[in-house]
Amino acid sequence: MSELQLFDLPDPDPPEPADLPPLVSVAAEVPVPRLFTYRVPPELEAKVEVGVRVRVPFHGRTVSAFVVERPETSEVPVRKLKPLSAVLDEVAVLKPDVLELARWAAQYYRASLGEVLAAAIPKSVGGAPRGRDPARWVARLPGPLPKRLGKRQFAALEELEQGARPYTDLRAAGIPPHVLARLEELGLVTQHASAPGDDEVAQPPELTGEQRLVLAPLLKQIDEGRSGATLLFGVTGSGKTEVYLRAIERTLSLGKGAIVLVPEISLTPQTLARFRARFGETVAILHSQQKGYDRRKEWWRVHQGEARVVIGPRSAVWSPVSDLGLIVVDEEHENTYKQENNPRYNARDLAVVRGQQALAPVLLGSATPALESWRNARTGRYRLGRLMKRPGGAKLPRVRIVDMGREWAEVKRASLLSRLLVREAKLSLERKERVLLFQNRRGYTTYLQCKACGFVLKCKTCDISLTYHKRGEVVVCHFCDAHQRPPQDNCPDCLGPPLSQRGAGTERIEQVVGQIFPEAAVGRLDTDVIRGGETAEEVLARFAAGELDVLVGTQIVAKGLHVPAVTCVGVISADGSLALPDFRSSERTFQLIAQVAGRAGRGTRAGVTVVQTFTPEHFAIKAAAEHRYEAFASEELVQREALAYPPFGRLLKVLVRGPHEEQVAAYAAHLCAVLEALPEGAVTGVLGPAASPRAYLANKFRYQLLVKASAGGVRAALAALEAEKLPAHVERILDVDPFHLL
DNA sequence: AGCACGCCGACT
DNA sequence: GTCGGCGTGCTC
Repeated sequence: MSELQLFDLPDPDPPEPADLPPLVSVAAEVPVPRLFTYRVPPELEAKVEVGVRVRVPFHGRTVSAFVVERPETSEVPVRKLKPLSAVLDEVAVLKPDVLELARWAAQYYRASLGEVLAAAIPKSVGGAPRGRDPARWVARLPGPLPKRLGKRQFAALEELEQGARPYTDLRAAGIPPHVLARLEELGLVTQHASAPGDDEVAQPPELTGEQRLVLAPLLKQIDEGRSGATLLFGVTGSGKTEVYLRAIERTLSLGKGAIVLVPEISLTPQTLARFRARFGETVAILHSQQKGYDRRKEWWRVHQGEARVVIGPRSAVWSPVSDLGLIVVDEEHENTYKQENNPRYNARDLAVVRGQQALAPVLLGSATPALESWRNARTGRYRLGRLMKRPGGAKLPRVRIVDMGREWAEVKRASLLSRLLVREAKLSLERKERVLLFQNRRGYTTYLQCKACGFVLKCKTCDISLTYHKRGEVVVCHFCDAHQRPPQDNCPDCLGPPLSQRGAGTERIEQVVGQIFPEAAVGRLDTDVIRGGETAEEVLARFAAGELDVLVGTQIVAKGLHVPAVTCVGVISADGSLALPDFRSSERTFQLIAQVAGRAGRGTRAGVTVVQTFTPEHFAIKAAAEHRYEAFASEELVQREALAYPPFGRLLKVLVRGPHEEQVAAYAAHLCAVLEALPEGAVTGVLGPAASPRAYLANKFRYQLLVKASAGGVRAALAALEAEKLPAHVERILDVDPFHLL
């Protein structure tokens, strides 16, 4: 036998297990709660590692996935495994601790790991950081000039003689990027992400006694790297932010990083400026609106450890901060921390979990803590820190309640603004101070109703009442945003009299205020205004600058607005949020009044807040008027306990939806029976099935169940529900720890 | 989710 | 005879 022949013969002893082909387990971005194993083709082996994103063939298409494991073996015969199509990242975008948190979240909130990871890593993070910051500055570095310099290189240096210049200026002066890049290589210039001088650290203010008291144990905890949450209960304007800043300062001094979660709405330039002033370049901002270049740049600055403090909304809980030493959750009670679509996680709760995993303290701040957090603090699961005084001795605003039922009886008509509110507003305006009016409904009137038959004009697909907008003469569904012409003459139902306008939105309030105070400049701030092109910041800036005397707005003005000249705040109707069929409605009402009242009198002058209501005796309204959170909380906790609502137990919301009402209703009833058949004790109660408050939405019928249970009971319920096969044309959506019950 | 595979009616 | 409707079930 010749050697040649030997070569051509098939290997008589195939090396099956000897050198297994390299494998990866991936979490694909599909709602399938399993991992899938793929072969790694030789040319991709060098590029693949745990934490990179890949493209994989998946049932006839190609999907994105995250490599989460490197298994040695596979249950499926290796021959049958498909190969990876491509590796998308040059370095792992997923760090081990973020992966661990994602695994926990996927399990807890019942989403696939791939879906969680897709929510954790922004899409725009595509590839390693490429390009340069278009807003960067270029500065000349000291040192001798080399002998040979290009003409354009010389011109560039000349431009920089007078000091640092923005990059865009230099481009405008005809200096191309490659020239600057070459000069940077030669060590002649430096390129900076922002104007030089930004890093200069502001002088921190003196701490109050309360702040010191809160900080002492926290700083110790940071030093020791112990996990554990602290609830920082502080009235508005009591200096919570300064506590955050000091804690972050200490974290940074230990070489560790920090995450600061803020509600989307308070991600304002002022907030950011404060952090930037203190920590300079090491602060990164992860906005959800910022996209493409900015997002990618900031994200990678964090990933590479260049930025050590991250500020962002909900999704910032996933920030790739290495060596995490602290997590701050500002306004921890805010519902925006709960994601309303899959994966339905709560960033505040994930922050606590991440803190535990990273051995990092978690600081939850609020003037009106969520009752869950409050109870955790009372039972000792969290430490409680209090800030009850405003630095500089600023007084909390007086809050006066107006009984609108009595008001109407006395003035003998249905007025929108009570005499007291008009009087207080007038006083403020006469002193050249500002007035803020709050109404949580936009539009002109909230609904159109027939006086004869009671017919209310509703959206055909959403079944909620349509709001009339005077501007543009349209009626709008505030849920699906469908616009239509209002019926001009007779009631479309009984052909009786024309529909009359009921309820008042911001548009109407704005008009009424203009009539009462013809001299005043009245402005409005709600999503309609923002959609009209003006940003919230612009309107608020005009208000702060005194261009507007009165500002009428929705939620947007209730939060984060800091205009010291506001001395009169009016809540047009405190009842709207109380009437909702939701166990949190009292809590929400309390928070709302407290928030709005916090907008008054933040300057030297004491402010007054007028709360108009038809239920002046309600404990949430009374307690809020007296700034008595603790009194409210104890009363509310009694009610929650009586009904086994959180924090005395957990909730699970089960939404069933589909195009055929009978099928949806039948399946919801079936699930209810399944839950009721569970062993005694696991589940405290099942509410429903009931047609969801938005029973018919986007051409689908919706029924829902609400399960009350212990933490273990929720797990048992989930297991039982997931074991139930889904019939055709029916969807089942599970929401663990739901916020809105609607 | 999204796609394949399968089983039924109506078309050149 | 095939084209295409939706109904199930699976995806390395």
